[in-house]
Amino acid sequence: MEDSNGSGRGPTVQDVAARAGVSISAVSRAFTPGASISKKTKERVFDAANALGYTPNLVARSLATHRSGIVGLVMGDIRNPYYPEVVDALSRRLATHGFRTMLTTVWGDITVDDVAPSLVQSRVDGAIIASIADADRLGELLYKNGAAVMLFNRSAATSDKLSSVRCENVEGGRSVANYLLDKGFSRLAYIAGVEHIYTTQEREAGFVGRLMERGVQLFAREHGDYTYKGGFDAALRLATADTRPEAIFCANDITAIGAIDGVRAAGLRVPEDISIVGFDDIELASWPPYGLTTVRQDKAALIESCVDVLVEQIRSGQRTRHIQLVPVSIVERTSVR
Amino acid sequence: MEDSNGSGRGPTVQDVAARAGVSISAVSRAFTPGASISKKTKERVFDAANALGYTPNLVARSLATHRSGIVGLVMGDIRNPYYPEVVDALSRRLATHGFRTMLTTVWGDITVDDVAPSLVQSRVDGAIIASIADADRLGELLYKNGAAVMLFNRSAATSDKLSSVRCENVEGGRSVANYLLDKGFSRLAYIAGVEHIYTTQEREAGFVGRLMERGVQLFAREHGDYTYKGGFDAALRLATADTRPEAIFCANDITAIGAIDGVRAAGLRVPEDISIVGFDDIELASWPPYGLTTVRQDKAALIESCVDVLVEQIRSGQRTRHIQLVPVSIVERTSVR
DNA sequence: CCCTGTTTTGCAGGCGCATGCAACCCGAAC
DNA sequence: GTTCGGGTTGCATGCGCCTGCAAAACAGGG
Repeated sequence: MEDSNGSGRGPTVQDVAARAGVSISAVSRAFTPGASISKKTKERVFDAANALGYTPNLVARSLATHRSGIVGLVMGDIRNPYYPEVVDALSRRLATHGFRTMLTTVWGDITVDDVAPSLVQSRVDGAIIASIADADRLGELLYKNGAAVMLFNRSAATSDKLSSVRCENVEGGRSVANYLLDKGFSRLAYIAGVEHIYTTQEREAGFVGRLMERGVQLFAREHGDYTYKGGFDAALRLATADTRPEAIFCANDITAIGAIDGVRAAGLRVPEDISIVGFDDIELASWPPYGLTTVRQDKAALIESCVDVLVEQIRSGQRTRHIQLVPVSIVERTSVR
Repeated sequence: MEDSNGSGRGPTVQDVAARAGVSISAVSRAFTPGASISKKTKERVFDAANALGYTPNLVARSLATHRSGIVGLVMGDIRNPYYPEVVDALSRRLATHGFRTMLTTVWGDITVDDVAPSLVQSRVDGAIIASIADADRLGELLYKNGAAVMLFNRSAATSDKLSSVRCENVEGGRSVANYLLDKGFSRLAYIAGVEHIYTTQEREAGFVGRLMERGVQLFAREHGDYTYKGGFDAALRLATADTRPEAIFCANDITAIGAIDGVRAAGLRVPEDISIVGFDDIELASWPPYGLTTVRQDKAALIESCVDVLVEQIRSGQRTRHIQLVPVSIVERTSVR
């Protein structure tokens, strides 16, 4: 690997072309899979490139091709243990398709309006938007700017163009209602997540809807913030009320875990005094102190389908709406009597 | 916001310039903070830009300025609960400085060699490299390619150029040794993390080194993989051995949490039968079932300093080595007798 | 060897923006 | 009114690469 060309910056197609004794186009084509170029010149180009330590400049390529090769990953609070795995898997799968991941988190005092400009100006080819406030609005904006958009684990409420993959949230809520009712419980509570977020709404709708169908009313409702502490505090309130629920359905697992500890902090036992059900089946759910009975979703399928559809839309330029639902199932552990 | 110019793509400086009746340079300068332009024309440009829905194209800007405005964030296994918060905070702080975050994870069957090309070809301005194998090699490579590099919570072992921020890992290990010895324990074990990773080595070195200084030998050593399950299994082995340790120091918190459950799974109690100490002070450490006594590091200081130094190096172009250590302290909970 | 059809090649222009330079404008000082 | 200087402006060129087009090279077939 020789050194530079005096410009101070790295070698470019020009340098490689000169050294290989070919035109600039040849170099370009050598690095473009499927381009029209003979094996022989391709090798000469590669040799020269190696000798010079040349690496294609993706910025320049992006400008010329109008494809940045970047996908924006817009997440909510990734401290929720459900997400790190998702982020990891999404970015890896994107990478296998040749896309790079630009990560952004939207929660707390950072809103969609804070991050949108960066996404738009970066000219991302696509975006995966997970559980955040105003997901639809951001999605629409990017869509309008030509990006392919996938909503992850939520569906567009106010838009009829955005594609999405999600699990059967409503059905999950319904199963839990059935499950709990069949166990003979009648005082059932729900601990919600962040109110404006899609998943908690659907899960609640399914849960409460099914309860009604079977003639029972929701006994109590708390909000849990989608955090451990939120679940903890909510459960504490429920557990120390005059009459307490027999079972609590939590909008997600981390809330449920907090709820278990909250119930215990109130001096009660899980499941003897209060049963608890979560949603997601994160790893923690299976840890001995918790043994959380919860709704499992096929995370792998969700992720796979999400990036595959996105990539396909980017490649083809088509933006036909694509909505995918993956089934859920209850996994029983020890948190329900 | 009127619509396009027929080209199918979004409006460019040209369109804005035409509409505002100024030159292209004027438009460019209007969007360049600190550029030489009068207030009046700036306003005219902005008006035209708004009317057209113009947004600067960062790809083109990057090409022209030779600055991508992107920082690569290279993480290990972010499913370790220590990291999500770090990722979130780093990317947000980078954003406040005007940098976008390109996330990559390196662990399992993805190695540094798999991700390096993407980082280099993307022409990232800088990179933050956390706990991964071959961090030094990746760092050197990017450094050689002109990027500013910060090692996060590790120091360069084989390089004398790379900057880093980390906590006092050795000192932390030493404190734990002192703490446990002072409690009167003598059979002490260490559960290591992923062997080739820096933090576990330093923590062990400090721990074992101090033990030796005080005349006691490490009673047992296991490896825990830096995961819950790794800690669980390791502790199970230790707890079911013929003679078992009185206390176990784990390379990080998630391992320690696993170890607590592992000890319990062996039918023993924590801390009555075996005491356990972790390292990191993640949120889980404070949950009631665990109450993990652990070494706290000032994560916020680490993060702040990491991106500030990085940004400064990018801005100035200087690459003087900068090594920062942040102190640690033991927080006592209930996992030690 | 000529002709035709198929690669392969190079040229030139373009992607959207930044910036050095020289021309320009304007107000202030003389 | 003239001169001077600083702030503005536009021009032209370049960033590194892609790609449509036409010319060139090649491979067969007759």
